[in-house]
Amino acid sequence: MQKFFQYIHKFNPLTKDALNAIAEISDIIEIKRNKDLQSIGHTCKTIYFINKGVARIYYFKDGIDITESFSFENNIIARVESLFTGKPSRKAIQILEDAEVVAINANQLFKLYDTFPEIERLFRKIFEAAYVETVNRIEGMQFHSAEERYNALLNEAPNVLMKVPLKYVASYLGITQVSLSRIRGHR
Amino acid sequence: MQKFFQYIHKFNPLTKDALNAIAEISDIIEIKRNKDLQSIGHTCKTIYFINKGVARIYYFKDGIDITESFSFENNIIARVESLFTGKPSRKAIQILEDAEVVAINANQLFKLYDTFPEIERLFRKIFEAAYVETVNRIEGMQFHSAEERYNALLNEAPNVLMKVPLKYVASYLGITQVSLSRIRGHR
DNA sequence: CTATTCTTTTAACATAAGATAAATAATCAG
DNA sequence: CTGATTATTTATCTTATGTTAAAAGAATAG
Repeated sequence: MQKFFQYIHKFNPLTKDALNAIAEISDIIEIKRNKDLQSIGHTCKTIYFINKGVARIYYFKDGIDITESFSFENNIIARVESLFTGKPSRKAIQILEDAEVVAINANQLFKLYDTFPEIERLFRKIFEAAYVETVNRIEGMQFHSAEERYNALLNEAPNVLMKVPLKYVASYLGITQVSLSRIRGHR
Repeated sequence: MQKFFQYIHKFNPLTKDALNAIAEISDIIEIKRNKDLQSIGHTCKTIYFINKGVARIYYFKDGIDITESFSFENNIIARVESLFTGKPSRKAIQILEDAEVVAINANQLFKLYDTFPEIERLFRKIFEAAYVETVNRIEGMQFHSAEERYNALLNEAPNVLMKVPLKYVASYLGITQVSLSRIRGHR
């Protein structure tokens, strides 16, 4: 839990009690690459922190695999469109590189919010930051060419391109794999 | 404040005290169409609730006006990428239809979070819901044609197309006004 | 009501990206 | 190590959308 606690500390330092309460509702899970950590159709009841490894959220549109997002070491991953609505998720979480994750039971976490406002505040801040990232991503998608989006990703998150199969990156950028390959050829 | 209180009630009912505390840090503002409610370059320190009217968030990319989002009666609007980071916003809020809004002082609101956990919870839930909408919008932009996006908007939010000049809708959809007009002609 | 300005449509042409297929290249299981 | 699978690139052709310019239509101020 060490890394996770450090991550927490940056967002909103917690008391010992609060940290212990979180530890009690969390499990450490090891999972191999290409496995689904969470599968399509189930309601999201877990928030994950990635101690080690790489993961993505994906779904199918017209039978085609589309990557919604990537998450790396030292970050949170959750299917928020299910977590915050209680509806079943059409998305899955897949591990792309052998991982160790902290799995936090969301229902129990939400109960902790009542006794530990500081925990509620922590996760408020975590998801506010994630929200901001998502808003920025919309901006990136609105009026940038595929090539601009690729180059931006190359700058902002080169590790995505180092660690993730290109076919997953292509759909993340909103283009086909063939287009991505063509764009990469332009250099 | 009546409408705003009703809106609050749906998310997270508050005690009288909490409602009063919010009322104390809020102003009611009337503003005419085409005016900027907030301008580019300033750090966002206000969260708005729209009692009446229509607004949009916009910014410029390469000198071109791009609509990030629309907000209508009975909804919150804020430039979260500034509000939650404290950085100046590159975006503005413009009124598209004569409006009456509740302006909530964000700094004072954040202070209220300390004394009223229920208020913190309220806004946590409000922004969680907004976050979910944004995630869903990414999905819409990833692998839908401009025409699909237009038709989806026509279904989900026909009022956007009724009340908003098409030039603003086009950039919201991520296409040029000329393309939007062409798509509309296809029927 | 009219002139002016702003908005939307139409047209012609250019280009980026999609679709399909096939060829390499890389990875993996046995 | 080798064959089989999976990932990536390359090529060709098609199509959707961008760009620019101009025309038509709607809104607004005086």
